Amino acid sequence: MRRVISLIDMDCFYAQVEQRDNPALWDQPVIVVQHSRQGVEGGILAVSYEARPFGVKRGMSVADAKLKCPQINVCHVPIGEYADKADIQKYRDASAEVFRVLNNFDTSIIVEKASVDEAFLDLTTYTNERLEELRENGNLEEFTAIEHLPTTFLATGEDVKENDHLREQMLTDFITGSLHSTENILLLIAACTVEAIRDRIHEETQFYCSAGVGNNKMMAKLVCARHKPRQQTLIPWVYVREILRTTPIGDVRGFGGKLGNRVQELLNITLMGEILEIDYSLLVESFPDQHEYLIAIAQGMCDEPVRPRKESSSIAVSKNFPGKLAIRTIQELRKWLDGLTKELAKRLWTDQNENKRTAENLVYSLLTEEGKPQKTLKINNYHPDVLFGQIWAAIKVLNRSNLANSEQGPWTPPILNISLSASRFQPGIPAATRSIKEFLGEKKRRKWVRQHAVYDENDGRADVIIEEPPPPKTPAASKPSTSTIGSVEYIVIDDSDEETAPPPPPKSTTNIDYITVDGKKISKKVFRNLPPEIKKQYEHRIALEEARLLKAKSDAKNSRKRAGPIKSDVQKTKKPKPLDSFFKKKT
DNA sequence: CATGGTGTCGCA
DNA sequence: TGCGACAA
Repeated sequence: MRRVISLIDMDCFYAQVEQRDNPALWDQPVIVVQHSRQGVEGGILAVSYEARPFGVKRGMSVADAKLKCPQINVCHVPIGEYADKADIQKYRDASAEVFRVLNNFDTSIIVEKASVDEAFLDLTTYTNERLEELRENGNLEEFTAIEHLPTTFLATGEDVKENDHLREQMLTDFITGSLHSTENILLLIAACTVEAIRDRIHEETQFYCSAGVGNNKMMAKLVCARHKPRQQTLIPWVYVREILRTTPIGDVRGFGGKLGNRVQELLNITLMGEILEIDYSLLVESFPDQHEYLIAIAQGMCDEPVRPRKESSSIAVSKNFPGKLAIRTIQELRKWLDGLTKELAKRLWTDQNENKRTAENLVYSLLTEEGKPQKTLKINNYHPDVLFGQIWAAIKVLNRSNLANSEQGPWTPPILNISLSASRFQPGIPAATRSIKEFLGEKKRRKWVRQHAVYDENDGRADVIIEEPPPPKTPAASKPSTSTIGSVEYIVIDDSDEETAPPPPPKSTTNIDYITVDGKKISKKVFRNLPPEIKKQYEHRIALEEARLLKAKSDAKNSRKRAGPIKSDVQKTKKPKPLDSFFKKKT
């Protein structure tokens, strides 16, 4: 029996996230751009539907977008806390909201997170259950009334440019012709359910999405693109052949790259349906291992299952250094590696708490012109310094320059991309890790808070009750060394108390005329005068800096006022909190 | 010059 | 395990 599958696709998701953040942007042309390095804008990641009629496209430069659409609103992907790179966490968080809705809609629906803005649903069980109920006591109208399918289009092959009247016409025809087709009724129930799911998503997140409904992932995905935004498309099995007959090969999931190109070139065709007309022997000799697969796909058959998946199975950070920006010195490399490691560690930490799991492997890769050496390291501790130590120990030998020592000098060949990816998650939080976390994450954090608090950090939470934490003095070196990796004892991170703040202590700046970005001091005045779209990218850093300065000032004033630990519920000014300890950073 | 950051999967 | 392909 055929399955019932849907693909839900958030409409220009990043743009919607920005529009929700700033409601004045709703119904306005918006683009979301990513920066590539200090102040330099990268490509456009998302284009709101309002901007598309102007010809604004993904990948275009901001300048071109403005030429096409002068009134366009430009939003910027935030920058990472520890490395000067785009940080898409805010969109991941928004994504999580959407998936919470999907995962809670009905336990019979299998949800696969396909990307930050796409989900496959297996509605087979769910729709069959509904059908059972209907057979016992129901009226089918509940699912097949046209009012319950207000944004649904039928993909028949001639559905290209229909108006709403035609839409209803085709749909009602299909419904009336389907009353004795279990197959089609299931699809209709699914379409109706997906309408409800999309409504629910909008109610709970304010985000709009589109959807495709069909008998497998390929068709659901393919057809989803036919009616966007805020609409959905149903592809009944009878029309699959006709649709694929005229579908460009590159439009099919999995055929947008090299495979698709080879199919087109070797077979000299451009449409999916043409695969079925190719001489069988040519097909076999062109694709000895995949000819059966190709034929199946061309017939609209795809048995790839919807895999229930909520959390991602890897967590990665990466950064490109294209062309001239290639990394050519050890110092540069160490700096980037350090920043990226911190970004990764922060995310791993959050993931560990949220998902009660721990990554086992860390795969690094360094792209150069010569290749992309990749290696897997065992993770035994999430502390960024430890991770950095491990990675550095592993990669420093890759430097082919002979006039360098281990700390500085040139690096060859130039590095074009760094990527760090943690994977192989095991359920649970190992005791070693937990003790580290509590020890250094909590105890030190409290200490740090005590030292830095200007106002009540406690904020009513029981969290900051100061008590002498048990001193789980782990026996070990104060400096994690690579030689100890692998033993459980290595976990010791320097905790010789009193000075070390939690992992990457927010570097405090003494000079109030400068803010610090990536170790570089930049005059605040200069900053203020930067073009707004550039400045915007660093706003949060400025905010942090200013909070720091404010704190420093009032610290000086109040230093003697505060007798004991921070128990003052007095001055509960609502300022930005002092930088929360490393891994505690929220939002 | 140079989409990018990040994720999944399949193959040897 | 290392690597490439693919997504978009």
